[in-house]
Amino acid sequence: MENQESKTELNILIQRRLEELKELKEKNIEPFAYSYDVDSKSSEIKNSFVEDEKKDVKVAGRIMAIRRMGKASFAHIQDNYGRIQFYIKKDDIGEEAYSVFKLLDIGDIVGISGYVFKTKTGEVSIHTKELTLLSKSLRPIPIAKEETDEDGNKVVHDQFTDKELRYRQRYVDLIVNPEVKDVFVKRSKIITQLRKFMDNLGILEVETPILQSLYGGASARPFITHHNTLDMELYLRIADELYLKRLIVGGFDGVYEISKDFRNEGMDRTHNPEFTMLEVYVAYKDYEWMMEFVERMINDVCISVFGKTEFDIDGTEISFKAPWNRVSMVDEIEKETGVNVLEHDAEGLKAICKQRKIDIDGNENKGQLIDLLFEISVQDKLIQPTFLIDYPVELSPLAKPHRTRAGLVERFEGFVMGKEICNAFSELNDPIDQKQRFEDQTKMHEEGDDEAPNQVDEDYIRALEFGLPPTAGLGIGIDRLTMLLTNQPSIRDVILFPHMRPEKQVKE
RNA sequence: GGGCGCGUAGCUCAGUGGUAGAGCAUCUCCCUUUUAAGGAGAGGGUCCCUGGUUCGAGACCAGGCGCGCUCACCA
Repeated sequence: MENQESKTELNILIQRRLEELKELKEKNIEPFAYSYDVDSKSSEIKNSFVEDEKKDVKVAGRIMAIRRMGKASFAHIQDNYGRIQFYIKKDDIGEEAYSVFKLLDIGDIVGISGYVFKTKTGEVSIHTKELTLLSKSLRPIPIAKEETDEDGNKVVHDQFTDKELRYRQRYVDLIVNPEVKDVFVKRSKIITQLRKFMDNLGILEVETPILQSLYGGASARPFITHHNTLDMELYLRIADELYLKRLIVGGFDGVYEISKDFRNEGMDRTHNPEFTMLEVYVAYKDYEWMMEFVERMINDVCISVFGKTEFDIDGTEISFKAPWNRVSMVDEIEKETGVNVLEHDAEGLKAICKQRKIDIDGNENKGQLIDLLFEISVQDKLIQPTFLIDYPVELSPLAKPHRTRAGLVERFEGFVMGKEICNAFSELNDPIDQKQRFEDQTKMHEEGDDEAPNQVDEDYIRALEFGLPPTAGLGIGIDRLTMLLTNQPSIRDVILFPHMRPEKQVKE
C-alpha cells in the first residue's frame, strides 16, 4: 500500500525535491535560511529605474518562472509587491554558485543581490551578483503562464481554478492568483478606514464576550459549546448588541466592536457560519442621525480605499454619494402591491398571500408576512443605495417605537443592488417594553421558532432599568460590504479561510 | 433539504463501449539577453468510491462520497 502511494506523480516530484535538498546540504547550503536583508521592493525597482545607473538592490521572493539557457538563465521572483526578473550568469557568480542555482525550482524562495538593468527586450531586471536560497519549496505549486496574444490581450494558461482547492489551500491561491490577494488587501483597508472614521469621532473600540451563557441581539440558531470547569453550556455569540448597549448604560458615549459572530445555519453565497460584524452605538442620537453617519462613513471608505464613490458593480453604475434614497417600508409595499399591511392582521395577510399565490407555510407572524411581501415586491428594486425605514414592530424586538407611526419602529436597513448592507435603529430604552418583547420572543421559541431566543436576558433588562440614554445603533456586515465594494460573487471570496467540510486527510 | 452540473497526470483539460491522451510542469542532453524561451529525448495514472450491465466500462446504469452553481431556509 505504501509502495503504491509512493509511485504517484506528486510523490515523485516531492521526492525529487528532497533529493535536491540533500544535494544542497552536501554543498553546505542552508536550504532554510534565518533572515535576509531586503532593501528593495519589486515594484519600486521597476518604477524608479534610471538608465545606466546600475543601482544595487537586494530583493527577496518566490521563484515563479525560470528560463534556463545553459550557462545563463532568466527567472522571475514574486514578492509582496509584484514580480521582477533576474538574470544570472555563470561567469558572474562562478561555477559553484551556478550549480546551486541549477538545484532550484519554481516555488523556492530566494534573495537576489545585484544591479538593476534593462534587457534588450526592455524589461527592467536585476543582474545577479549573489543568489541566496532562503527557503526550499518541497511541493510543486500550480504554475500559471501568461502570454500576450496578437491583440495585446493577456491570456493565462493553466490557472489554478479549482474552487475547492483554492479555498482549502488559500496559501496557494494567494501565491498564484494575484487578484485574490488584492481583494484581501482591500478588505483590510476597508476595516482600517472604518476604524479610523469611528476613532476620529471619539467612538471607543471595545471587546465583549464571544462565549455567552445567554445569546441574543439577533434571531439565529447559535453554536453551543461546553465549559468543563463550570460544567455548563455556553453559546458562541450571534451578535454583540446587548453587551454594547450595557456599555452605553455604563456611561460611554459611543462604542463599537468589530466582532466575529457565529450562526448555526445554512451556508451559501452570502452566509458563512462565522462572519465579521461591525456594531456601533452612540448615545443621545437617533436613527435619523445614524443614516447620515452611515452615508458619511461609507463615503469615507469609498474615497480612502478606492478613490471614488461611483462603482461599476456587475455592469451597474452604483453611486455611494450622499444623500442616499430614503423610502418607507410599508409605503413601498403598498406602492408595489396595493396592500397597506398595517391595516391587516396576520390572518388577513395570510389570505392576501394565498390569493397572490405566494408560498407560505402558515406559521408566520404578522412581521414575517410583511417581510415576505417586502422581499417579493420591493427588495430587488432597491438598486442604488437606499435606506428602507420604519419597520413593523414584530420584526424588530430591540428597536424603539416610531414617534409618530403606530405599529412601526424607528429602524432602517441600507440596501444596495437589492441586498442588505446594514441594519440600524433608535434603540429601545424602555425596560418595561423591552421585557414584554423578550417574553413574546421566548414564547415564540417555545412555540417552535428555534431562531427566537430561548430565555429572557434578565441582566440586560436590569441594565435598562438603570437607564439607557437615547441611543442609535448600527450593524454592518463587513464580509458583505467587502463583497459589494470589491465586486466578489461569494462570501467565500472575501474570507481568507472560509468554512469547509474537513478534508479526509492531507494527501501525501 | 430540492434541482442542475462536475470529479481523468502536479496544473488546465480532451477522450460517447474496443491498447488511457495533449499542453504546461518534472527528468536527461544541448543552449551566456530570455520571457508561454527554444531544440532533442524520457518518465509520470486507484480515470472519486462501491456495485451492476457487457465478451469488453474512463465512458452506460444504480448507490455513495466530495465539490460547485442554484432554489428554499436563514429578517
